[in-house]
Amino acid sequence: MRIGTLAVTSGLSTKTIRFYEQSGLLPAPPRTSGGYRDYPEQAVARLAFVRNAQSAGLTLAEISSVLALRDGGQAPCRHVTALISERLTDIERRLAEMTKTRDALRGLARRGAATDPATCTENDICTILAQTEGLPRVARDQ
Amino acid sequence: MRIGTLAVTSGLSTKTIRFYEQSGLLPAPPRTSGGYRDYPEQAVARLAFVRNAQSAGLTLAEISSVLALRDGGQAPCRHVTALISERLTDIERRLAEMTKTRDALRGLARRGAATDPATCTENDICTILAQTEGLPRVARDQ
DNA sequence: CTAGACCTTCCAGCGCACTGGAAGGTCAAG
DNA sequence: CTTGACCTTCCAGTGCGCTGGAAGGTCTAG
Repeated sequence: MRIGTLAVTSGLSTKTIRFYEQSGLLPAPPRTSGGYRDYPEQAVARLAFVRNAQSAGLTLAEISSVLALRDGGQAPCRHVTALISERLTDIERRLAEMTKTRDALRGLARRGAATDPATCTENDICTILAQTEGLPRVARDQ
Repeated sequence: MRIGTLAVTSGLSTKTIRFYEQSGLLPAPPRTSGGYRDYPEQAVARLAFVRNAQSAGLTLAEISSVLALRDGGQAPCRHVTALISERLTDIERRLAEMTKTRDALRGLARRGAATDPATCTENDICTILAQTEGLPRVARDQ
């Protein structure tokens, strides 16, 4: 199977697949006489596993470490459960922070709706946003 | 006030303050005869505002846009409420995603605790992580 | 006069997971 | 034989919010 086919069946881009190979997530496949990568069926499962592990919040580096154990013939169970509990702790902390931020934002939204622009003076820049003390700096993405 | 003093009173690093100036968040202050930045008291409030707005989940670019309005003499209320409601929508979506991921991770943790390493075969790589279908790719940070 | 605390600019890098683009090679259909 | 889809490598850039470091200038205390 060539890289384009693997890309379509796995739902990843060819760029990403080559990147995963370079990152040690996907073993370098044999090449055709023309130099094209020629993947075994297995590769589809391997990529699916990477995606699953990513959905569980593992970084590519962590996934790499799991795969390295497996490829070395060891069952990575203990390692995996440790990673999972780390992720769990992490996500619970972040959920708590974000919930706080959400509540604060709701307060700000309410305040904004009730604000008369005329009461806004220059020196506090924006009364709506003026006090938001002590909140965690919020995570951003996509 | 020199940059080091401003750094201490605002709780930011001098690097960050210069970076904010370069990003248009903090106006370039006058200089002393020796070429040192000489900040007015106001700068403290301005930086506090930036931090507050950041806690509300606004990006530096968004904060810039609020400050630009204010500096242009307009009350940025309408703009600010729009940004807040965007952030709110965003954070609610992310909370929902992360809650799903957390639940999935809890399931995985339970599964992991109940897994006999011997049942793990090579071709599924790791039975604990094997099915995690349909979860959002989770956001990561600090 | 010197040490050293503080300041200046400029350029570069981090982390993470990709993504874009250039320059060129391969292969099957028409 | 040409077209064009697909592949190769390599290098560089994205976003975001900083952070690090080098090379040098300024100011104050002793």
